Amino acid sequence: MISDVVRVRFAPSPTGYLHVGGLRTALYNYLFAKHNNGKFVLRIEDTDRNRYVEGAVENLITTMKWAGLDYDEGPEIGGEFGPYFQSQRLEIYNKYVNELIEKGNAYRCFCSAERIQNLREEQQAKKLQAKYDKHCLNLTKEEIEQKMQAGEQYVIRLNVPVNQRILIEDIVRGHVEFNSDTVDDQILIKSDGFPTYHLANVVDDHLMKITHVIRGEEWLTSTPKHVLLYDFFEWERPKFAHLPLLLNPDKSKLSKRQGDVAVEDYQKKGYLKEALINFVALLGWNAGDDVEIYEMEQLIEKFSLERVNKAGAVFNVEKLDWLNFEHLKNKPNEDILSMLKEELKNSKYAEKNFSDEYLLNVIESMKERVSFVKEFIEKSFYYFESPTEFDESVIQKRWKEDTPQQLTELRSAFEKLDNPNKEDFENALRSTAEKLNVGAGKLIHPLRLAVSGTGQGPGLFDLLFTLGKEEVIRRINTALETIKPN
RNA sequence: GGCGCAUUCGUCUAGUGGCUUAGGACGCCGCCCUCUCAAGGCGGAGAUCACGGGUUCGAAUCCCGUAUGCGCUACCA
Repeated sequence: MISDVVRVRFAPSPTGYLHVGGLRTALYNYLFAKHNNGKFVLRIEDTDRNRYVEGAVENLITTMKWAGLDYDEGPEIGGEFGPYFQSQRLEIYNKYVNELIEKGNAYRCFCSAERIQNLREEQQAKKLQAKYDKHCLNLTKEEIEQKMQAGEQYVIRLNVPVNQRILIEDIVRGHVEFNSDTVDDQILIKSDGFPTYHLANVVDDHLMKITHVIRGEEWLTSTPKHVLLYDFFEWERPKFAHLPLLLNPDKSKLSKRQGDVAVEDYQKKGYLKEALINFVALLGWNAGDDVEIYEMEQLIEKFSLERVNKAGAVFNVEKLDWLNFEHLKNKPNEDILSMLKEELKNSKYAEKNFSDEYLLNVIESMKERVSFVKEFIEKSFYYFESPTEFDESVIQKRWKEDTPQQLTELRSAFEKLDNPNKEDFENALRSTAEKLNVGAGKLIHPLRLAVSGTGQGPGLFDLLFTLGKEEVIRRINTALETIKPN
């Protein structure tokens, strides 16, 4: 046993932002750890100095925190298996790779980039698999010694055995078999002294006592290299689970070209973390029942790797929108209030002041009509400013010849009200309708148009109550002056 | 090209040999409710389970092949 508790890791390379595919991988790791009372480790795979991006790690951490994926060990918080940045673990990789060299499982390669390039072209011309020809494996100790003395640059390669079956047991895919002849003598240590992913991830996973390697399917074909390394070191292999890829609508691997891929893009668009997590959880996994709406706790309770799908999943934004609507609806109005206030601050109504009570009424009346917090402002702008235009098609349909006169009558009825509540408005309207001998609809629709400028929205009496008597009368007057009957 | 993985409604999926005239969800359409729009309720269209062979009394489910898609094939991760 590697460890008596489940230990998993999310090991991104800091290339700038957290990809939604990465979010899903991180989530599955997190869920698996939490479900099994295990530990979730964050490890930064920053061994490629050419791809270093300023601020990427901070950004990654911020995004993970936003999503609620708290890790037990990793950058900022540390842990007993640190450091958690691979760039700070160089001596460790060195020590282990030397062990491999001594055992003959790895060797120094002094080949020039040109020779490798030519080799590859030759192989491609013959339609052969492109792989290193073990040329430097034939170097004698003395030759190696001499080249090193001369300061020649070299890399360290994995000495892959010839014609050997490599069997891998994957939790989501079952048995997968490779022949070692299809595996290249992978570079373990680059000429700059940094390890490649393959060496670093194996050494670290072992040292950090990782029990389950849960990662994207793009790693499946390099797993033989990793497995070989575990065997050479005589280390127990962790269990592997390779997750299906997230796809564009055209089924290619999810990419920037065809939409947003950064978690922060969705965050900026106003998606709730609950919705994004819920959505991404269901992309490649389901509990076997018909439940679609999940909170994090329920995901933790129900998640298992055995129920992860094999095939890639298209990232379909329509369903995400629906989930956002559902999760927004499930939120207490008080929570939405603070989000709405934030949204208002960044809107053209930033200068205006609205009481919490007023906004809470807005929220209650619009909750079932919006999918995003910003839509409270966009869809029911009339709560934040008087309408200046009136929907032409609604005028056509609802504003009749006798409407002005009827609304005038209604206005007088409203004027008599004292601090009216919802019911008072309704009673006043209905009795006016009766008095005028018309159906209530004859007043309701034009009145909605008059106070909101549109033909849709919350129940009229909720609207009137929230707006208040004075404002309602003001708006009726404006409408009466502006709208010409047709 | 080589190697690997995958393939059920447009999309996410249920299904692990008989319970399936293949179930649910999103989206779409219709009806009901109704002061509008939503929400909600009800219903509909939508999958010859990629294709072809087997195995079996019986296959979406097991096996083989083909096709297609995707991934990997870097001194990237």
